[in-house]
Amino acid sequence: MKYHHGNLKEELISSACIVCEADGHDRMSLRSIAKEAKVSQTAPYRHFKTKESLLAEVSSRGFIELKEILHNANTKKTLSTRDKFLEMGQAYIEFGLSKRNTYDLMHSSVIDKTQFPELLNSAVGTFEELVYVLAELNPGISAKDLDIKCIHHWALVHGLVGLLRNENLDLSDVDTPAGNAMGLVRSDIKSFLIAAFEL
Amino acid sequence: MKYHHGNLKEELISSACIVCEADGHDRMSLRSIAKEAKVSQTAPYRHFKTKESLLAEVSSRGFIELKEILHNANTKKTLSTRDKFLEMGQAYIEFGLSKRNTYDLMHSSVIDKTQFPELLNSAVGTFEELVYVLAELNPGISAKDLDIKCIHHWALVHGLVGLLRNENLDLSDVDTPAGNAMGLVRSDIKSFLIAAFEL
DNA sequence: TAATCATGTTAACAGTGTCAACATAGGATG
DNA sequence: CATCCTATGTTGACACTGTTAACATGATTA
Repeated sequence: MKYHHGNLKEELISSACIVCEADGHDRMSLRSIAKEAKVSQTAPYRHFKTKESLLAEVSSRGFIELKEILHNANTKKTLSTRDKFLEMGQAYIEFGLSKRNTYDLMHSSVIDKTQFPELLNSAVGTFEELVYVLAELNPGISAKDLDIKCIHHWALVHGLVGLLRNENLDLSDVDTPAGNAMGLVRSDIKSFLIAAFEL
Repeated sequence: MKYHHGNLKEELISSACIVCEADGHDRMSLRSIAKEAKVSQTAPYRHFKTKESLLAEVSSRGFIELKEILHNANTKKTLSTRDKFLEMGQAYIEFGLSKRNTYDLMHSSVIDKTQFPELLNSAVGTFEELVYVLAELNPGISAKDLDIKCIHHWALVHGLVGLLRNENLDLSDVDTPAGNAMGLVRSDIKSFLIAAFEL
């Protein structure tokens, strides 16, 4: 039996990523993932100052993964700029819906992001991916207008994820205006984006 | 000393509302608010089956308050329909920014909203307030298009709240595209809304 | 008056993040 | 090679959490 694990930090992070997505970050305990790594309950403290800092790592990886997904959508060579943009929008929303709990963590306030520069970089990096397409889609636009356009579009998809994820309104089979409309939008995200962005 | 409190349920709820907004729902403990009400730590269980059900009550009140705020903005008689709509948008965003933690709770997944019908009603009610203005602003629109328009606009303000609240990107004094744009938008929400909605 | 029942209490359980004190092993230094 | 240092692990403990079971009280009602 080896006293030292050898690769504990990495194993804790990847384990935390899985548990966070499966159960939600608030239901993840340091002790449980320590046990999963067959290590004592305080071993994680040799690698992470607090539980929050482990979560910051998970969140950061979420942003990096999202950035990659957006980048992939944005570099599908067969697509026009407009279609690449739509592809990105849909990819973003699908990430938010499928990696639900991770997305939650990424936008959660349990992590004081100002204290984790690496996390901050990842988050800003994701934003930049959006800047690229929109610049291509709006040639000659001023830097200021471009930034504002980014916020507009990001806010829309981000907000849509929030609404679609939210069971209070996803009552597709219940006869409420909200529920009906949600079901409609969810079933055809791209059409919604086209209408919303007037493309 | 009176053995029975007399008004415990109501006091627990209003206390929970305050603590949730002050500290965030995840940092609120049942025990602490029980102590605050000078009552034993298990007394709340006579009125709430779980902590979650108390939080559901808090969330529900948040939606009701938000609905009222929106309704007030929508019934300022001196304003045109367009301006009432803008007023609502700004009011919504300001609620999300000022009642930050409550807004968090309202859109949090710690509460399984399908199990709290009252909460669900409150949430849907908030949506309806938006339906009213948009119907007035778009006479002759079909029911389906109206609903989709509601989602579009709600998603935008909801998403904007999320981005503006999120410290990862609110780096107004840091020289990043994201940070700069966020500062710009925050400083003049109505102009942003006018541009985004093309009003 | 007597009994019921909503509403309170106390004691306890299993779980949490976190810290202090101690143990080990592997690499650096003599 | 022997020694020490330091990174990394362990054990034990503390204060806190949500929650349940068993018991106490007192207001309503038969």
